[in-house]
Amino acid sequence: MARAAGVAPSTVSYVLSGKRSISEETRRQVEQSVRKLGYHPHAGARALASSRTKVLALVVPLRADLNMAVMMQFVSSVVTAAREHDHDLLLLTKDEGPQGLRRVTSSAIADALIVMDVEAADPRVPVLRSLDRPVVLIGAPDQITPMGLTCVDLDFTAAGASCVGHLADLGHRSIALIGPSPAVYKRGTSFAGRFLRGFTDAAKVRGVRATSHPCAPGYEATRACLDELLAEEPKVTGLIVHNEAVLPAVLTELQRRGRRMPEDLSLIAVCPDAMADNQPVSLTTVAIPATELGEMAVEMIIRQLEQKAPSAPETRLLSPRLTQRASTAPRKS
Amino acid sequence: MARAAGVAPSTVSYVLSGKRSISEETRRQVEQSVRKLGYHPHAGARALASSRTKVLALVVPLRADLNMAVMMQFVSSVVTAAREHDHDLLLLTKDEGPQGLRRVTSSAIADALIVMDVEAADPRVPVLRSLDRPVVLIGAPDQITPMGLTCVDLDFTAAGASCVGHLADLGHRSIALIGPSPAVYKRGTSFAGRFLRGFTDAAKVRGVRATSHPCAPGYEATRACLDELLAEEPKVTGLIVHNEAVLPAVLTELQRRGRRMPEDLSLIAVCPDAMADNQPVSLTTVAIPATELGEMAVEMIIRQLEQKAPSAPETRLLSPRLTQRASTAPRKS
DNA sequence: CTGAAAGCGCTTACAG
DNA sequence: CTGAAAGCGCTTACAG
Repeated sequence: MARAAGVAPSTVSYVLSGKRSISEETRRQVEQSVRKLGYHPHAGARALASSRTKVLALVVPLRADLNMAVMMQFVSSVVTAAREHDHDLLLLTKDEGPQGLRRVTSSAIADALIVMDVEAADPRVPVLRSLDRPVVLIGAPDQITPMGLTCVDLDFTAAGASCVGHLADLGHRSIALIGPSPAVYKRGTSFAGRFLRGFTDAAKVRGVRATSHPCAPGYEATRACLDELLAEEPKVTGLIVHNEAVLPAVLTELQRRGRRMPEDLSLIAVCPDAMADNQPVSLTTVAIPATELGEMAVEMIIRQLEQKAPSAPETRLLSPRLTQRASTAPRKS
Repeated sequence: MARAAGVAPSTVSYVLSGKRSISEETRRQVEQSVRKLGYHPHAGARALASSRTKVLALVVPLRADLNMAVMMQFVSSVVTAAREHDHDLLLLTKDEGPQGLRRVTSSAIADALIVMDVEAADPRVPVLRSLDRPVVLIGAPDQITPMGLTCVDLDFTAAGASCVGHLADLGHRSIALIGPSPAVYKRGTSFAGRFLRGFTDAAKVRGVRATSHPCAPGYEATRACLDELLAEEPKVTGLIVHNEAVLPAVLTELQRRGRRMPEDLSLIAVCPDAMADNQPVSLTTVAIPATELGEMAVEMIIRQLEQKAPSAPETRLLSPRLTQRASTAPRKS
């Protein structure tokens, strides 16, 4: 390559990296040869010499109880954002555990880590903290920031409160939450707990009756959950569904039971907006901003990589956005 | 590392790779130091010296008209299988196009490529063929094998035929297919066309009436599609849904219109079996074996990497598996 | 059974 | 503004 352009290898390197000024002429010379030969520097050699791989690692959970479609939205937006910043994306699974994280960083496969689905008491947290590479969590575990990790997430507490606020404003006095699978709460996946807390606290403040119903995946579980919920007195007139996997089943069952939306029941779905499109009714939603979160995570990581000094850990919580559509209405008194 | 174990660097390398015999004693010595120091060889250095990265690249489509949940199943199984074979997975998107493939291979970021969603006249095909690295396609484009690429896929032609066969055996004489979005056919994504061909040909052979209804995503499109389909004469009594995204909407709409399953209408869903679980009725399915396909792709790639001589391209088509459940029954005469 | 040495293809101080 | 040289951390013939 260097000889094709009639310059020294170092010059090629400098042209490509822009790390020092180059005369118009040699730059053109080099760029032309690069194009002609379809030259791409050897990634391993570059990594070895520069200690930079230009690879980001994303650790995803592969859990049946988390929604695959939502996961894929995160993955999509992270890989797209990474490429926009001239980085590649390595995919890791949660199954690799703490040692997987060590492997990837200590063998210099990736420069930084984006980690999803961190649980309370997650054994990966201490490792992540000791890694000495930029780390951003998507999803904020309770109490992580003081422990020194950077997170981005939807403000699920505010999201829970905002749902309650909307329903209360519409006059609903008895509301219910269909939440994620019990297994999700049990693992201490904090988004579930935070949403629930926001929901509960806001209900107390607004003086409305509020019950919570975690729901396992599968149609049977959904039906059972609705049985329980609809039997309550006073009658539930406001429903929040914070569980993408069972949302279609909930809608189908409500219809089968003759509960009309919004006449008999107002419903808010907490899910990516794209998902609301496939539903029979235009749903009032609190959006899960998967795409923005993925982009933000990448941008924060890239910024950390650009500055040599490790930046102070921060937590960025996106404010929830509630969009009213046809599935919520004032309570019929 | 080498000094910690009191041996030469080359010895460490040989212990780790197993490429030559080592005395019990030095092996133990080395292994112990490896554990103690948490040593992992530098991936870039290894790649540079050995021309092997131990990284597989997976190229996924990020298209709204392909089902995200199904995509994620493929991704999951590929990454899991790759790790089982001691390889990492780099994720690329279709958006990167032909030059993305060149970039990844010519900069030696990955050893081999697994590519999804290859279309008719896909500009990536000639590039893929010229790449001189193992390539496996998930999803067999028509006419690709003679062009020299290895593929794995479900035998969609047989799948279409098998659906028709099942319904015809049950006595249905007028059947319909709700297929993927028109955009999918237009792109020449071959699974859609192959399924349709199997469906059409088998219907001809069995002498049943058969119509095809591509369906765009979204509830409105689904409703329109059903309007058209249910207006047909003679009345459709057998329905095949080969479109995961609209399946829940189809079921909801059928119920809303008072069409009972299987009394009024027998329905077969073509989708991953996991997806059938979340539906109100236990559905007769032809499974899309995403997990198996991903595993097979990885195994074929790994095998190609192990043998130095490039192996002859082959196409492996999995036979469809139809599982009868509660949504299909003999036609009420 | 093991080691010394060359070399993989870059980047980056060091010189000029 | 540019080049020669060292060095990144491995692997793999080459010797013994």
